[in-house]
Amino acid sequence: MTTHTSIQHLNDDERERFTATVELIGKRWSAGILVAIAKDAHRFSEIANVVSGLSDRLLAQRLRELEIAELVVREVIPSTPVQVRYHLTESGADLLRAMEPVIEWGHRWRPERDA
Amino acid sequence: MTTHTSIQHLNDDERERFTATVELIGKRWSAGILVAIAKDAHRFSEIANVVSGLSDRLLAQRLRELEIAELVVREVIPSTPVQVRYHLTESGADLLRAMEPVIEWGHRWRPERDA
DNA sequence: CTGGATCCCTATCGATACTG
DNA sequence: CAGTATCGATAGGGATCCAG
Repeated sequence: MTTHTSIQHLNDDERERFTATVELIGKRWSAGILVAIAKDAHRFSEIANVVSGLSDRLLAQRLRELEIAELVVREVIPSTPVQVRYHLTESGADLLRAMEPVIEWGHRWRPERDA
Repeated sequence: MTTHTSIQHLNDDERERFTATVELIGKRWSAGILVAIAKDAHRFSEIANVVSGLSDRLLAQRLRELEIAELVVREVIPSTPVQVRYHLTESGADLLRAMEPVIEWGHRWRPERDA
């Protein structure tokens, strides 16, 4: 079993899983939704408010995809009315952590402006 | 000027640039193309051969997008016949380096099989 | 509040054929 | 070799309305 960490040495299988991961969270809104949840937006409407431009339909769809990918868990709280909360899974939180160098990359190469 | 590295502390502007980056390389084939170039496939046809399933049309389109994003440079060598070679820019290579933790994430959470 | 169902439009895709 | 042009099919997207 040989696993590689550097891009240059990826074998075909690793490359495919790498691109699959990137393409999953690269889908429109996915990354924004994950970041929103990480920033403590756990309710459906909270996420919708944080990620501007995102429609209810797409939010529901993306949440389902992220749940299937086991990056997010959906928790139903049987209160009245029923509450639904979304959380990052361990792997979801870990993926965001793994993406942090990309943020630094953005600071290095896409400085533009700073709010 | 306050820049943040952790996902939780991203401000709106940083979050948008982060998602824009992720969505760019998350477009279908983009990551695969970048990896192929990193792995020494510099000719158009070489890249097409390495990334299986990718059509000429999409390859040309993605290369243009990646060039516009300054992740890739197109070099035209005036030989006969003309040669065209694609290379990663500094920022492109740096972005791939920044993505390496995502590969490790794949090993941790998407082990499946190893070729 | 949290979505599902529909409608309709546009973007994107893959295949094929063609060119300097 | 390195693309471009065109086309028909499909997927993705926004808006709106509706429901538990």
